[in-house]
Amino acid sequence: MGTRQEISALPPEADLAQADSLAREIFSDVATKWSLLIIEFLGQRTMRFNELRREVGGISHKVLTQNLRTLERNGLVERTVHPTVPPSVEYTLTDAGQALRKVVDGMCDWTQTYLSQIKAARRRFEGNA
Amino acid sequence: MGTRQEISALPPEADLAQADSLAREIFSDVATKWSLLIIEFLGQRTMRFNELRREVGGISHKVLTQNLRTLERNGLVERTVHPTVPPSVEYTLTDAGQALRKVVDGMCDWTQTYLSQIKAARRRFEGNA
DNA sequence: CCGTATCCCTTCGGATACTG
DNA sequence: CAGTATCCGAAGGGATACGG
Repeated sequence: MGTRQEISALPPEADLAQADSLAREIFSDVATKWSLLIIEFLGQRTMRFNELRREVGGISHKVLTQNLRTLERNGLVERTVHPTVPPSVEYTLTDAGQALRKVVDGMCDWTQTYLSQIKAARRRFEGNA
Repeated sequence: MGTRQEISALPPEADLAQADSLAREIFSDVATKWSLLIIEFLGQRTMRFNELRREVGGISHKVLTQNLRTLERNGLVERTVHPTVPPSVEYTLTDAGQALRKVVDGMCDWTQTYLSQIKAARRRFEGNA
């Protein structure tokens, strides 16, 4: 109260500042190679753990678990345990996850579209190195 | 000529297989926290090294350099050296980089849109932990 | 089948100092 | 100002073993 810092007047820079901080954190969780690949594959259909592991390919048991937990924590992936024996666990994208998948699809499209340009750029880069 | 491998006939599964391998590699280079943030900021305008470093925030000199080299190698970023003294180096997005920026913009939008849902999901997750 | 924990090696990334 | 090199601690990630 003492030092009034015209909080209400200004455009929501403070909000953006803290939102930005959180957004960065989310970015860190989500904008990684494995997370985005998982999103992409799970977007196609619900899968079980090892099924997903095979689809993604090249990911270890441990790392897949870690990534799935992070995605679950952020509400992008839902985990359903069927109490059968042996147990069966299904992973599926939430609405938020599906929305993100749209973005990732765009990234996949981008990769295909610019593939040849990228290959050319790499050759050029090696040449100058 | 000897072994004709009906290249034109089949749906490009073989192509996709090798394209996929390369696409994964590109994904690894590009789909990281820092690379995407750099793309996003450079998309706004051309910047000099330290300028970009301040904008991105929280990135070390070394890591920024490494990321810029990778982006340059893949033809997403162009590096222009002005032979002044002291030297001045400008970084700008190429067409491919700008195209990718569109995707990253989508990701930023996604973050804003689902921010509250994500926060809620986190609280729920902590609660169950 | 799914998940966690441990071990251990590799890579990442920050700090610093030096060159052009 | 921009970039490279070095050092060194921290985090990442694979392999394996075991519990639910």
